[in-house]
Amino acid sequence: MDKKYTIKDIAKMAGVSKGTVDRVLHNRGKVSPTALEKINEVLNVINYEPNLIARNLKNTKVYRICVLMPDPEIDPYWYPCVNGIQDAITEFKAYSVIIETYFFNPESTKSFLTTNEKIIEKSPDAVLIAPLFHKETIEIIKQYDELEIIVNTFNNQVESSSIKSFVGQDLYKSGRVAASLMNLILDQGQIAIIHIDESVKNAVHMQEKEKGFRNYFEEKNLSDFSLTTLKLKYSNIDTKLPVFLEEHPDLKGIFITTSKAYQIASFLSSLKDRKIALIGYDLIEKNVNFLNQGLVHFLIHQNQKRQAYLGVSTLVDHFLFRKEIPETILLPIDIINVENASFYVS
Amino acid sequence: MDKKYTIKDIAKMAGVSKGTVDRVLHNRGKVSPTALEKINEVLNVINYEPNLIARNLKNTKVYRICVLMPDPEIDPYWYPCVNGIQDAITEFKAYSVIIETYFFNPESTKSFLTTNEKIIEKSPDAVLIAPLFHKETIEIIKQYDELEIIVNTFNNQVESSSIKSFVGQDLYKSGRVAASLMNLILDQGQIAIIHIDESVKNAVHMQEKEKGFRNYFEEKNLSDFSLTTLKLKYSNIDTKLPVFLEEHPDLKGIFITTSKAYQIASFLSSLKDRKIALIGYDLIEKNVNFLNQGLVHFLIHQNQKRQAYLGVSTLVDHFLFRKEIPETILLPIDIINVENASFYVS
DNA sequence: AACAAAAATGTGCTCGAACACACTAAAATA
DNA sequence: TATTTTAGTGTGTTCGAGCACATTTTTGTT
Repeated sequence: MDKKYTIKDIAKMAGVSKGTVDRVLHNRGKVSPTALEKINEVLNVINYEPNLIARNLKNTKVYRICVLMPDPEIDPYWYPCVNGIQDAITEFKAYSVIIETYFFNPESTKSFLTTNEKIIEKSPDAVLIAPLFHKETIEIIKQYDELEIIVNTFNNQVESSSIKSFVGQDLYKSGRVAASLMNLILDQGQIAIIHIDESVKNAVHMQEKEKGFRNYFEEKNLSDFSLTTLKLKYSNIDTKLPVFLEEHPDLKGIFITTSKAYQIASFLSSLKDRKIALIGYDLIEKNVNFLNQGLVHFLIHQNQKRQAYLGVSTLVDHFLFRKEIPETILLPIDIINVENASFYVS
Repeated sequence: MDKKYTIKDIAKMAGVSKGTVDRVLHNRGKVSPTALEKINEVLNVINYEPNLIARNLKNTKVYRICVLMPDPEIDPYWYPCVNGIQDAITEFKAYSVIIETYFFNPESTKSFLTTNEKIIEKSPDAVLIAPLFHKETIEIIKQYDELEIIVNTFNNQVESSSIKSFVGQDLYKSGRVAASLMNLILDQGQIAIIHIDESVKNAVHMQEKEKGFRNYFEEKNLSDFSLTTLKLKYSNIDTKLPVFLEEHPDLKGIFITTSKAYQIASFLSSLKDRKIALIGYDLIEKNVNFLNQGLVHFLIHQNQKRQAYLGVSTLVDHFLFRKEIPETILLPIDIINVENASFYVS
């Protein structure tokens, strides 16, 4: 029961050499029926687990994993991912794995493509990509496929048979979660779905969330509510938002589909007379501040840090420990309010 | 940058033998100042990380970790823990670690003590205990301390300098989270805090949650609410609960401090005329069913599975990879409603 | 029966860290 | 000066899996 058996043990028990046992274990053939039976008999009795440590020692190959993601200096949404990858680097630094991060400008498809070429030059064994640009992603995935480089994705889902794995969240469902919370805060009134983003790259993201949000209200037949959509950019919040608020005097709640809830909260904090419920995404510092002030009611945690970490660690587990790469990992949709926020920020 | 250096590499670079490098790396002395300097020079330039795989291969010691926890057959609350431990067993089966689980009867301190003796007989290297019984735990911890067996705890917190680690949740805060949600569902009215448990062993648990729950309402000066506490057992729900409901006609919400929310929900489902908000703990099947039916509004996820998994895995990491055992791991207080529940059950 | 070909089996080396042990050279003692 | 002590250094083995290669056994062919 207790003992960890080795190939040598099995060989001795079956009365053969370890070479023969090895051939049986790996189906390498060249084994007589007699030997096969003897070894299988032993294998049926004991529970042999190859020692992963010894197996890996022999493998001197250094695996290279490249991560391609937006520059967090340009969009701070991505900072947690860097931490997640750093965690993975720390955890696996003692193994024969090299993990490298490459940033691209999230506003520029060209930057995405050129940074990508840099990675290809390094001829990695696998890449983890945040595939912000759908069309361009499909292109580069073809290249990786030809070079037999494994492609994992995170944060944004892109359908392709060449992609081994996706780590992310069910955005539609997260919209529903936001809706269910909004429905709890409010009895009736107008609700705005606000998309704040500098570019169109997140369009699919935001739309999925909106769909989920709207679907919840439709499904429940909540006719006391009316939903409106508003698209904003950072540069025009101060002009467009006041107009919108004036046009919608009965506005009771706002669902912000990006991590920019703080921009709305910041504006609303100057309005003393209106009480508007805010639900947004992501535990970035500014959002958490407004959560603590009571201006933001709920945040939905997308856990980018863990997304990035898992994206890398599944690859490492695959290379080092021959674990299967799960096709999709959907992280839970964490509901955050002022009371439990502290346990999630890290 | 890329290359993973080995002791042999360092030896060659410094012009010494690997034995000398080894002595420097482990401060084993018997090294001349000249050699020391040469080696340190090399070490300063390159970034040496000992290969954990090779290091562990040499170590033939089989570590034994024993888990002491209540029998889930008696209290199903503990089933997820078994799964968490099973996960750990699966993950580490290829390493020189033996993980064994021992169940005790959660209603019997004697069972706790005798099962514990069985573990001591096995002379493990570490134990993970769910220390349900405070006094008895303090006693047995002394024994472990003398035998130099590492003690980790989970689920229940016991203060002792001999305990290396605790994995659990901040119960007080989880009570506050429940309160904040209740406050969102209700505007005013009576709220009951119900403790359902067969024995007194969970008293501290339940009290902490109640404290947090009450503290929230006090702190916010929510005078439109009145809080009442009720203690129940499974055997007297059907008699005591109807009486209680009759005595409290304005009861609008119930906070159940244990995982037995389904018992209340089950009873309330027969009452058509009263709408009472329910908040409870734990994603056990029966609770999730009532969540889906809309009878339970929120569940707080204590994530026992992960508690148990982490309790074991930190020990394995300690033995195998010399990682430090974190003193306390507080898991996040996950807020679950019908929309996000599916992502947490496993 | 003699030999070649093929099949089956066993041997031995590698990976990197760790440590026991053997060895050399310099310092201390007789 | 001869001999012991000790500080310093290097060598060699171990761990278990994996695989190349050597060796043995069996089968097939003339």
